[in-house]
Amino acid sequence: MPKKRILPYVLLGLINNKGSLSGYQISQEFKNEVGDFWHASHSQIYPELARMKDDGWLMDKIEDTSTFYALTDKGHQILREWMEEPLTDNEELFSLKLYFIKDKSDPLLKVLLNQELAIKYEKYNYLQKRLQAVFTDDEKIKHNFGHYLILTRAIEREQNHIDWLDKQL
Amino acid sequence: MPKKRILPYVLLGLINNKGSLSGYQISQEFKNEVGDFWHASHSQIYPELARMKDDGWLMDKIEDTSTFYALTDKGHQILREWMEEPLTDNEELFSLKLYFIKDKSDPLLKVLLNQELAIKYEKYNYLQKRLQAVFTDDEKIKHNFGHYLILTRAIEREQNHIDWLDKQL
DNA sequence: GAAGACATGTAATTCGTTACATGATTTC
DNA sequence: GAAATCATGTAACGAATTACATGTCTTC
Repeated sequence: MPKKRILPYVLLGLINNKGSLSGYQISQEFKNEVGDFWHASHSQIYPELARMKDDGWLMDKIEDTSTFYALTDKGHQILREWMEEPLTDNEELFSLKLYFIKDKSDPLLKVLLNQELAIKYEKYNYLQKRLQAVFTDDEKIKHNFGHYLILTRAIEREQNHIDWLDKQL
Repeated sequence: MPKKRILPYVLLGLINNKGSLSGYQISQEFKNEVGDFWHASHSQIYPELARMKDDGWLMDKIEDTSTFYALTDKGHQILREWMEEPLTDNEELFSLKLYFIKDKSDPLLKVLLNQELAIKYEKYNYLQKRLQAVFTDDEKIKHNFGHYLILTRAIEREQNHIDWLDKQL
């Protein structure tokens, strides 16, 4: 199966957040806030918006020189389904979905944090096992010092992320 | 300018670490240790090795059914140059280069840690500025709670990384 | 009237993944 | 002798970046 695309859902989320957006405005969004964790060029955005309109996810209204897009009922449903889909081990997915949660009391927030926590726990355990399997004695550390550093760093990073998630929950 | 490819340097680094490797052995490596921070499929590896041999980075010796590759003088030089090239804001680059450092006393180790520290400092400051610019009052936090969470999380993450780098230096 | 932002589009290129193919050797 | 692993290769496809292209509107 081909890898699941993220861009269409990002566009749905962004348009949904603002009510309606033009292709140009979306490319501006990527230069600002959203740009910290996702990016797309205008040559990707415009054809994607057209495809999404074809598929009935979006409707457009042309005003002056700009074409504005808004979510159809189907678009809302697809966005909701994507938001509720279990997270995979993908750093960006967590950030993106979180970005689309506007309200602290949204029940999805807790779900997301718990999903991420489970993923991070698993990763933490995996890395710990890796460390024990690869670095059985000091000689091994001495002769693969860089590898030892990244592994221990990765573990500390997961630990820090888990602590933060715990704190939020 | 096109984005700098990483794969050829990863192959150089891996082959250099082991002295010589076949395409098949490299794809196995990606299933083990290196696989935690980089991956390539065999359909990428074989043509890339051939290209690198054409360019004089590698030489090959055929034994039984396998073709083993080793670095030429030029290959060593190119790998060294890449290792000494300043880091960019790219999580994987730091891990990869670290992986290729075998010995704790390698002077490149300190250079890498300092480069990464500078990048992380910059990112930390950038994110702090972003937080202050976007979330000027509690209302803003309340109505963009997800965004607020990721931003504060990202800042804490950079902080944790900086602490770790400081500890190592 | 020149420069820069607004606004949208397509074409060419590059890179990576998946799928298709083939043949040898080893192990149950 | 069937299945799994070793070992290498190419073709098809999808997605993203860069470049090419065009036209308006605003501001100095």
